[in-house]
Amino acid sequence: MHQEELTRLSSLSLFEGRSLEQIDQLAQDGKLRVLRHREVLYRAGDEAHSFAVVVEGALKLVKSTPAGNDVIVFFATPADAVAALLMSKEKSVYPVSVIAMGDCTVLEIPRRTYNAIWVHDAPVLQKVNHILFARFGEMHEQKALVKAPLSHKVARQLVSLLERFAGNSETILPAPITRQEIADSVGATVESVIRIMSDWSRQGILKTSDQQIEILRMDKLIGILKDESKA
Amino acid sequence: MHQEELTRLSSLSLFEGRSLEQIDQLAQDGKLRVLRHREVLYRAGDEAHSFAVVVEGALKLVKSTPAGNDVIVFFATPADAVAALLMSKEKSVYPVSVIAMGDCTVLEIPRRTYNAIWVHDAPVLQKVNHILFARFGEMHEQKALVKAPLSHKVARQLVSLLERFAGNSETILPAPITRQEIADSVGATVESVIRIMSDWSRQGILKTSDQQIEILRMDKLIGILKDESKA
DNA sequence: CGCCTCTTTGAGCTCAATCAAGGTGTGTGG
DNA sequence: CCACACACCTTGATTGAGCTCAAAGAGGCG
Repeated sequence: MHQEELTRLSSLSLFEGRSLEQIDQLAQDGKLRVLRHREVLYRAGDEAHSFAVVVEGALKLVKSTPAGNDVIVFFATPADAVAALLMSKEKSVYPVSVIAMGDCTVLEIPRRTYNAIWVHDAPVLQKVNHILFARFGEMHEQKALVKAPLSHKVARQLVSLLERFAGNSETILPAPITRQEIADSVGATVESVIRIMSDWSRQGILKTSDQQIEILRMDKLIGILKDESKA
Repeated sequence: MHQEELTRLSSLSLFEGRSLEQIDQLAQDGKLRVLRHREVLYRAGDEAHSFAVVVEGALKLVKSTPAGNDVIVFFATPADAVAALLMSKEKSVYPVSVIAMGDCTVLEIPRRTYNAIWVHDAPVLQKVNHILFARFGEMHEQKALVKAPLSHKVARQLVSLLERFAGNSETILPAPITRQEIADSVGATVESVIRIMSDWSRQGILKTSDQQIEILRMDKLIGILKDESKA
């Protein structure tokens, strides 16, 4: 792998404190792959030969339901690992499809590297654990809102995405995200999500052009989240 | 740790293929702890000094919502590990409460053993990965039903619990589970769950006495799950 | 016997789903 | 350059599954 690529990887929290040589080892036979908007990285049901680490951009993990709708199980943002847990199982298949949202760069690493190198590298496993832990946390947070009104769910999703993506100074979601995707991730219909977000647009809480969502009044969104009252 | 205890542990899939000495190592400074019904193993917010492996019985992982209700995030059954992911983080706190459902035996292991032994033991980490993977799968399955009628969610929960608990010959859920708990796990109200399950009782699909739920017609429950039609 | 936990049933209401229609912007090929 | 497809957003009217509220029965236990 090229020097410049390695340098790029070294900024990921996953490889924090590692020398370029060590990163080269961990990324053995891996490659940086650039995905275009809506390009499929992994298809649910396919045999899992590799896993990936998000370097830039965002991915959605999608599960389709028997009833024909899609459910977005998780949004992967930079430094997230996808499909890592599958690597230690023989003959496993991807349980969800992984699709790029906007242009996106991932480091794709073959299963054998995982089993040869990663499994024996305690520090990197620890980092992977952090990632998985965060993912559980995210899912739990979401689950805790089942009973809450839809507006809370949407607000939480937007806040969480913005926090994970950008530092905390940024106010524009750096990946294109449609209302349909928001709906699929919170378990609602497009129409309902639109009604809520249109309201917020009118109130000047957020603004969207194309599929760039800009949050103007983060404080108000957070207010909606804590408020027991109305949306 | 006593010989007999070790033998008991050796039947867990987590320790499959391990010698008693190896298990003794992995369980260093750990202890088998017997919990009574509703006893709290870990309380959300407490500092995490240990993790646990379920040996017998069942536990619920509960998160309480700002709105005052509880959400059951996961049911842990024998061979499941809880709080393992927290061990590698310094000064972490339990993100959910862990409470026994019925009498329950767990192997409680201090964080230091995890960091001294488990982290460097590839086979056991692999097993832990399998457990985590199954847990993600379970949560994804559940999330895939957001749009489905409540009866589907309840049916899925019951089927899943029965499958995980007992082999496949058993028809009685071996842990006491209340309608409230089912409601909290699928994100509904007790009343709604009761209406659905009472219906099923009348139809002879299941039977409950005390808090023992016996499933008489598993086929019908599975039918409800696949059926696009009514409950 | 009073207290507790759990289950049950009924009546009314509400939030979000569904259905239906139309609008906008972009790409593309005749 | 027009027409047509496609992907996404928007709005309105109607409806129903499940929530809320209220009240009560059933078993266990100190």
